[in-house]
Amino acid sequence: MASRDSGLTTTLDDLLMEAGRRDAPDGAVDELIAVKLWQNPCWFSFRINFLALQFNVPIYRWIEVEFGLQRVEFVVLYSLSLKNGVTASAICNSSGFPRNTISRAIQKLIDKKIVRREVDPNDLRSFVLHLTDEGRRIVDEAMQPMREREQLMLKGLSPAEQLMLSELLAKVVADSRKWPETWPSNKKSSQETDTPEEMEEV
Amino acid sequence: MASRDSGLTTTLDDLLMEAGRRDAPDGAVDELIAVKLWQNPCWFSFRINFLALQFNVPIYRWIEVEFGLQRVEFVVLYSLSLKNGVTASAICNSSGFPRNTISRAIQKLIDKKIVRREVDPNDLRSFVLHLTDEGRRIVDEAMQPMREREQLMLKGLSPAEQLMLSELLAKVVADSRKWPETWPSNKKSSQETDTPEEMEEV
DNA sequence: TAAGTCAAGTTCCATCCGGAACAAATGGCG
DNA sequence: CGCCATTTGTTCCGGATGGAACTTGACTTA
Repeated sequence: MASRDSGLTTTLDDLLMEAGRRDAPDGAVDELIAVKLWQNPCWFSFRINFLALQFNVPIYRWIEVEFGLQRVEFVVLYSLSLKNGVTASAICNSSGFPRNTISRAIQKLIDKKIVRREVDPNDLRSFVLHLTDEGRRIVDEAMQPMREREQLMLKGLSPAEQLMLSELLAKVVADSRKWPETWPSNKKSSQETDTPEEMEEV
Repeated sequence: MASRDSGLTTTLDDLLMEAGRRDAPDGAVDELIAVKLWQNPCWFSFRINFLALQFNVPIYRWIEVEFGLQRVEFVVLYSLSLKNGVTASAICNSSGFPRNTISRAIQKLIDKKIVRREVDPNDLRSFVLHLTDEGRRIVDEAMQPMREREQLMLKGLSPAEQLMLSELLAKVVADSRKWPETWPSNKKSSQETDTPEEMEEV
């Protein structure tokens, strides 16, 4: 608590929260959005979430109508396009969807002949996944609109600012090993257990 | 297309994509995550989505077990805590959940006596929402862990860097009016229609 | 090699979710 | 005023989602 200053003092938290407010043209954003932007103690999570959805919603809707793939399926596809021959569990870890959801998506993709699956000779429990030509075609075709959407969203920043933003975000992501996945960690209840799991993203 | 350079040239896209790679300590992140971080044409959407989930998953799980509220319900609650007396549709617009999902959440919150609803005398279709004392108590109690989680995630950045990040993100969000919600906008098909809707966030 | 533990994927099932259709109120506009 | 388009919120319903239990294989230890 205690971030709302009573008088004229301005704390770091206030600075962070209200950053960029002066630059905003006019009634640039909706009323409640403005409040969530500039009078929100959790400024970081709001901005991150808001921007994620500004990307996800139109893109995944388009992918759905264009290729008949739902989000999880495309996440698998995209992961494979970045690194061929990964396993389902690796996709879970990097994408954060639960095991069963990824498993279902992979099966659908196999049925659609978009990915191919081979038993990993080193570990008979797991499978190694590969894109088929069709899968590669789809990802290639989807890539351009995705990049365009990103670039549209970043158009308000200069190249130097984009570079700065990229570096800062990468720095935060690279730090992610340090955050515990259960929260809050030091809780009143004596639950020392650790049941991690889950996430989600592109 | 055409961002992968064949020779020694380095494009702006490459710079943006690989930003912060040198700073990464060692095997700081998982293999596939590293690829998605630094060899990903859609670097922005990955980082944004990844960070959003690093915040959302532990926080909303905790809120679920602590208060018995699911994500959408808490989003409504949180919106009201930032601005009292808003309508369901305003919450939709700023949070991006579809109408029916918000509607259900509000009804659950009313049943639980966490929010209160009054007919808007100016518009008999809509309702004005208010937190009850219980609702206020819950938000107050949840705020601290949320802020702590944010601060933990940003701990790797100096205050100056945090301020920079805040400003850059705010700048992008404030620009959001300009992105069309249907994508791609100039498509081969002659669908000039406009059926927007949807989003999602904290 | 047998037992115990852990990891990879799958299946089950109750719940959640969101698109679409709907009812009711409002706001033009001639 | 009467008509039509728009907006607000709710209901319906099929499909998606994820927690938990389960199967199978691998690794450890004795």
